[in-house]
Amino acid sequence: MGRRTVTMNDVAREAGVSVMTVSNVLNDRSNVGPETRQHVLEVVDRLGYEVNLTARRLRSGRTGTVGLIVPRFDLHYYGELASLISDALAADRMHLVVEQSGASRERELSALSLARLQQYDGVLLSAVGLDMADLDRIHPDLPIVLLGEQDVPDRYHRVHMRNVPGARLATEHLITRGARRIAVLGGKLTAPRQEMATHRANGWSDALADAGLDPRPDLVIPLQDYSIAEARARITDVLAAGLEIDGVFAVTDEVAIGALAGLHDAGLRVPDDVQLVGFDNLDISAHLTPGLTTIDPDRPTMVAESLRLLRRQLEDKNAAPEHVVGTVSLVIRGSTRN
Amino acid sequence: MGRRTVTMNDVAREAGVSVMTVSNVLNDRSNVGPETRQHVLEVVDRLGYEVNLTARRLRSGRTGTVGLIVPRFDLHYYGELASLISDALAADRMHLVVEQSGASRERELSALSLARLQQYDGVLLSAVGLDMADLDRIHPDLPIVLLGEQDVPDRYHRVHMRNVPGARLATEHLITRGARRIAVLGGKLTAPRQEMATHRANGWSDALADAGLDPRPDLVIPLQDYSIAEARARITDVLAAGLEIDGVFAVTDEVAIGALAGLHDAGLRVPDDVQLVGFDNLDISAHLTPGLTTIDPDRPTMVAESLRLLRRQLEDKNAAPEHVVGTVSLVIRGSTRN
DNA sequence: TTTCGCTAGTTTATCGTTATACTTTCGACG
DNA sequence: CGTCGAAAGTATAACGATAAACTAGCGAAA
Repeated sequence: MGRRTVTMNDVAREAGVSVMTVSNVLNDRSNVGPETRQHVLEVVDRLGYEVNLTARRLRSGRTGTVGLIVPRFDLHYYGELASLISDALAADRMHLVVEQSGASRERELSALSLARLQQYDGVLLSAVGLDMADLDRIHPDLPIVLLGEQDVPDRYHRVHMRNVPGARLATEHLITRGARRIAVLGGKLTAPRQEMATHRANGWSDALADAGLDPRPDLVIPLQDYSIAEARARITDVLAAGLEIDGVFAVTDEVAIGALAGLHDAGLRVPDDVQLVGFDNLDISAHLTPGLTTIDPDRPTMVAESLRLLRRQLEDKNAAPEHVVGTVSLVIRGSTRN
Repeated sequence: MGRRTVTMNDVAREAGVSVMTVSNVLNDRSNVGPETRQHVLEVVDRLGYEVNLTARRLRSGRTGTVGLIVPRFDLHYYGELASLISDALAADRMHLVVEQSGASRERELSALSLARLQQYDGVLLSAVGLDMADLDRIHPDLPIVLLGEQDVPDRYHRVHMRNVPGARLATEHLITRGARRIAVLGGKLTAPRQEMATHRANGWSDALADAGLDPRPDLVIPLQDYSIAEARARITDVLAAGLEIDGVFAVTDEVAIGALAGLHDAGLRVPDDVQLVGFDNLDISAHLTPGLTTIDPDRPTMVAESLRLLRRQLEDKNAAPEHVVGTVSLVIRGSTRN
């Protein structure tokens, strides 16, 4: 109890060599003889020494840690994203830590502070709420890849999905299957700036217009936090208010799950009375009843691309920014008709 | 581009004071005059200085960061847990970072290495896979609270839920509502060591025995990773193999979601043909069709208690270990009959 | 024999903060 | 008038590692 942490100095003294030699052994540098190396490793093992990453980082910069900043831990999308990234990074002998930015403006700024971000070798930023000014503040010499929907200046490395075409695909599918009064749940036609909700509403609107249908404003049902509970409550509201619909494009699968519950509450059958399409293709979406027809953003490819951009920056600080756009595809399940 | 990061030294030089005075200003220490403080703050602002947390940590130890280690990012339970903890910590002006331990033995050891854990002021450890030997290695003077099911030595601060009574409650409810052939999906009767799956299977077994029912081994359906997909596949298997059941106690809600899908695949109606109870009371569980009857572990209280134990250790390194057990309650929804 | 280069190390100077101890100034008090 | 104490600030030495430059010893080439 209370025994002091073992430092490299302790190991050096015990092994009868200099600290530098211990460091050389542990970092597999070449200027150490085989018996010395062996001996040092034994002492390290005996004393239970482990390197102090804080000290290493202060001196050498590198830490082997990548940060992922997400708006919320409890949105399934980000959990799945984090899992994929974590697995992919492990192959590079790096590891991932995840931080949440989204609860409030204050906490978002704190999560994005240079002080915090500097602790990572690189950062994957999936913070929806930040705007240009925020981004400009974190201008530092730190490899960053932006994941998401925001329109950001070209100097940022960035990976995002094809929101508008995806939403269009979803809506066209609903139209093809016979829906005519299609609401967009979680969509926004106007907003202070372009974001996921506006892009997806635009795709919806485009598809309707192309089919000669009217993208009426009352079919656009905005949401605040895109939670299941909120989606369920809002769709219940609009149905109670007399909105007549035979199709719903939910801007995320999570929202679609809420819609499914709300439609059921209202005695409407999916897909018989109302057809439903989501966006994200979460793991759970295949296992709902009915299975959720949705847009698959090809997360594995997006993750691979993000990490490629990150590695490029790690290798070359001045790598030219790249802007990668993922592909989307339609996954048809039981929530739309044949 | 490429401009060097601003350090405290730069601020000091620019403001015409010593670094120590800058440090004193930024840490609100009392030995600085009002005009000096004002001036330093102006310079800090003008240069865009932010403290280097790595250096601060190396020197002073404290960082304001708490680590949460979870087995997987993509299990909903941990996402919800992380969200709750993150919010609760924000009130203490600390923040949370989450790491994943579970993908492989190797990665678990790496996540639990002293080197990594030392970077935090304190650690909340929800790693299911670790055993005594692993725990003994991370003996350091680091505040740790274990969350979960493992039986661990008394010297650890620990918060866990009442697994056996919870499982018993779930199973008794099924029996009360008329189920007689009740499977436990994800349960294990024997395992190398006590864990969530064995505890919950024990509660199931106890309830059956009390009711004069036979906890037959073929009613125990073990799982590997407790994913929705795996649960769905396994229940499909056992039904295809001819297992006759009229109730399922799923060891987690996530497993229950898979069970719901698998039962539906097999043409069985929930709750008419088979009743279903889960465990965890995830946010999503209220929004399934039918709503999932489940055991609520009172996560907010568990989180509050965990943080209390952590704070105690932060304040007093030698605080006596405490062992807190949460309460469970039954939440009745549509997946069981009236 | 001298010189060169290689191996196996060591020494020294940091990385950017903060803890500690120290100095200076100045007013108050006996 | 001397001293004591508080206020405001500075100087120095860490925290634990690594980068960079340096040294000692030795065999081979010139």
